[in-house]
Amino acid sequence: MTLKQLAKELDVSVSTVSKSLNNSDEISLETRQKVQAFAKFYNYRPNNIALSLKNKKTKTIGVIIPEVVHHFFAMVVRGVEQVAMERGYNVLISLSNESFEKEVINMETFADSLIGGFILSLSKETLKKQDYHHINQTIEQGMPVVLFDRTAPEINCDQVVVNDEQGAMLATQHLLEQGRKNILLVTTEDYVSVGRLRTQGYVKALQNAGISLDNSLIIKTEDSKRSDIILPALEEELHVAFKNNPNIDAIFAVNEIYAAAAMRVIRSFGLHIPNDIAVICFTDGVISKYATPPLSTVSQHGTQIGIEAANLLIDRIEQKEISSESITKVIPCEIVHRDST
Amino acid sequence: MTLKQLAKELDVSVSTVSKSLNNSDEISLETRQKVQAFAKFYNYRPNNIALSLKNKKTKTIGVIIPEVVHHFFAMVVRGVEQVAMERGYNVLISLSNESFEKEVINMETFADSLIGGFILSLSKETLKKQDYHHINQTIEQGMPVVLFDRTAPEINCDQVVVNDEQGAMLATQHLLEQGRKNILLVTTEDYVSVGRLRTQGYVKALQNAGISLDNSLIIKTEDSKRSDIILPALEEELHVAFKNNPNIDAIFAVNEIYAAAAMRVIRSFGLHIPNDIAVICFTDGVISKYATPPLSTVSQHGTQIGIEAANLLIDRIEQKEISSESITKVIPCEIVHRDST
DNA sequence: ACGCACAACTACAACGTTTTCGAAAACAAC
DNA sequence: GTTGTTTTCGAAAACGTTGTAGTTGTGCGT
Repeated sequence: MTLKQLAKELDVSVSTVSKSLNNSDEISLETRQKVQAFAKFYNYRPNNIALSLKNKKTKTIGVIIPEVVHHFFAMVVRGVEQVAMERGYNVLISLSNESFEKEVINMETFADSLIGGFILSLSKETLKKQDYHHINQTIEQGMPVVLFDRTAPEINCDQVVVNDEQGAMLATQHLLEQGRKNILLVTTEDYVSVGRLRTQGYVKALQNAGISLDNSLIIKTEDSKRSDIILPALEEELHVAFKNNPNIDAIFAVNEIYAAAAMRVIRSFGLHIPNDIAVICFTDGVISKYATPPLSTVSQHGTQIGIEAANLLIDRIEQKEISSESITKVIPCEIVHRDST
Repeated sequence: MTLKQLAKELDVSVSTVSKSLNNSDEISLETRQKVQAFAKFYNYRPNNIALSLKNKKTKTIGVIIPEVVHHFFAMVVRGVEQVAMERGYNVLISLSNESFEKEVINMETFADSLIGGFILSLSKETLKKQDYHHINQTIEQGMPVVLFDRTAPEINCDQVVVNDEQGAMLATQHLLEQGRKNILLVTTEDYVSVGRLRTQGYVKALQNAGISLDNSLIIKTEDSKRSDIILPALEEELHVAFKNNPNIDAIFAVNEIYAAAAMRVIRSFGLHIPNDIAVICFTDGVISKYATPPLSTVSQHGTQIGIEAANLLIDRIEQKEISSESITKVIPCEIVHRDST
C-alpha cells in the first residue's frame, strides 16, 4: 500500500492523502478522517526507504565491534539496542573480527548513506597499527561517531569509556588490603588501550602502597590471535612464572579468560583459591560468575556503556548545531566481591 | 557526491554518468574512463537508499533473537554476519528479550520495507502463547523468513534446527556407557521446543537401554524469568533432588547455566566430578570450557547454524520463483568430551 | 544528394514520500 | 458585482538512481 494507491482508491490527490495522514489542518476534518480510516483499513505503513531518501537521513545506527561472542561486547550491544528501540532507531551490526581491514570495509559499507551514525570499539589490529584514517575521515564528513571502550586519543569524537585505570587500582588495592604482597599481573601488550590503562592502574596502586614494582610479576600476552592459539602459550608462561616466583599470592588478570587460564595453572600446582592465591579479573561475565570458586571481578557495566553511547549518538544525530565540544563519559568500575578473594 | 553533481562537473548528463559507471557500452570508452576517473577522484559511492527505493528491495537482513548476551545466539549472529558480509548484505539486529510483544513490534518495524528477509528464533513467551500470527502474516506478504533453533510446526518456512533429540540421546548414551544408572535431567518446561525435544531424547535413550523412567529424576524449571531469579530456585530444587535420591550418579542439563548450578550444588554436598557424579550439558560455551572441571557438552555449532540460515535466506531473497517447498536443514549435534564425564 | 544505419549521448519516468506554491471555490464586505 | 479573504485541495519538485526511449550527429552506400 502506497500513498498513490490510497489516493486512487479515495479519488483524491497524493498530497491530500499525505497531509491527511500527517493531520495537517490544511485538510478538512472530514477528509482527514476518511483518509485515515482507509489507511488503517488497508494497513498502510509509510515506506521508510522513501522517507530516508527524502529526508537524507535514516533512523539507523551502525555498531561495529570486534566480536559479538564476547560477554562485554554483547552487553554493550544489548544496551545500544535497548535505547535505539526506545528512541525509534534500528541497529545495524557488523563485526570487525579484530581485523583492521574488515573494520575499514565495514565503515565504508555503512557510510553509504545507510546510517545516521556509528558506535564502535576499535579492533586490536587497528590499535596496533594506529591507523585511524577511516574513522577520522568519516567524522570529517559530518557523520556522528561514538567510540567506546577501545578508543584512541588521535580520534576526536564522543567517547564512552570505562575508568580502566581506576578499576585496576581498585582491584589491586583490594588484593593488597587482604595482605597479598606478590601480585601477578596478567595483561595484554600495551597497544591495547584498555590493557595499557589497567597495567598503569596496577602499577599506581603498588606505588601508592609503597611496594616496588617487580617486572617478573607482569605477563604481557600477545593478544591478536584466537584464544585457542594463545591460551596454551599463556598457560605455559604462567607455569614458568609460578616456578620462578613461588611466593606469588595473588593474580590480577585483565580479562576473565586469562583468569580462567590462571586458575587452571593454579590447580595444576595443587594450590587453593583463595587461601593460597587470590584471583580477581576484569570482565564480570559468565565465566567468573559460574567458576569454581566464583571469581571476584571488576565490573564494567557493559549494558550501561551501550546505553550511554546510544544516547550520546542519537543526541548528536538529532541536534541541529553542527558541532559542539566532544563529550567523554566515564563509567566507573565496580568491584564485585565473590569467593576468589 | 551524487550522480547529478558529477554530471555537472563533467558537463554531461546524469544518464551518461550512470551508464559510464556501470560500464555500459552505450557510452564510448573515452567518456567512460573520464567519468570513472572523476568518480574515483571525488570518491563517489552510490546512495544505497536511492537504490533500494528504485529496486524495491534492500540488501539488508533482519535478525531477531531473544537475547544477544547468550553464547549460542551470539555464535549464530557471528555466522549470519559472516555470510551477510560475504554476500554483500547488512545485518539489522533486534532483541525480543524473550517477550512476545517486543517480537511483534520488532517484526513490524523491520517489515517497513527496510528489510529483505528475516532470520529469527522465537521468544519463550511466543512459544508459550503459541501465537504466531505476526510471523505467518509476514510470510504471507511474501517476505522470506528463516527460523532457527526455536521453531514451531505451525509456521511454514525455511528452518535451520539442531537435532536436539539426537543430541540429547547422544549425551544420555554417553553417560550410560560410563555405567551411570541414575541420570538426573535438568530441563525446561515443555513449551520451549528445544527443552521438550531434549527431554524426549533423554527418555528415548533410557528406553533404548531398557531403563525405566523415574520422574523424580526430571527437574523442569520455569524459564521465562531472568537467571538471577530462577537460579536460586533451581538450586533449591536440585538440593531436594539430591537428598531424595542419594544414588544419582550423573546429571544431564539442557544448558550450561543449569549445569553450573548443578555443579555448585554437587560441590555443596562434597561430591566429586566426575568420580561421584558425571556432568554433561547442552551449549558448548565459555562456562563449560572454563569450568572446574571443564564440562563435556553437546555442541550445537551455532556459527554453522547462522551460516546456513543466512545462506538459505539470501538464496530465497535472490531467487526469482515465488516459492518452492520449504527447506529444513538439520545440523547434527556433536559431543565434546572434556573432564566432567 | 538522399536515405539509412550506427554510435554516442540525453530526456524522462519511475520508485514513495513531503512540502511549497498555487488554484479553485466558498464566503464576506463594500 | 467587484474585491478580498479563507478554506480546501492539487500540481509539481525534490531526494539519487536506473532503464527505456528518444535525439543528435556522423559515415556509408547507392
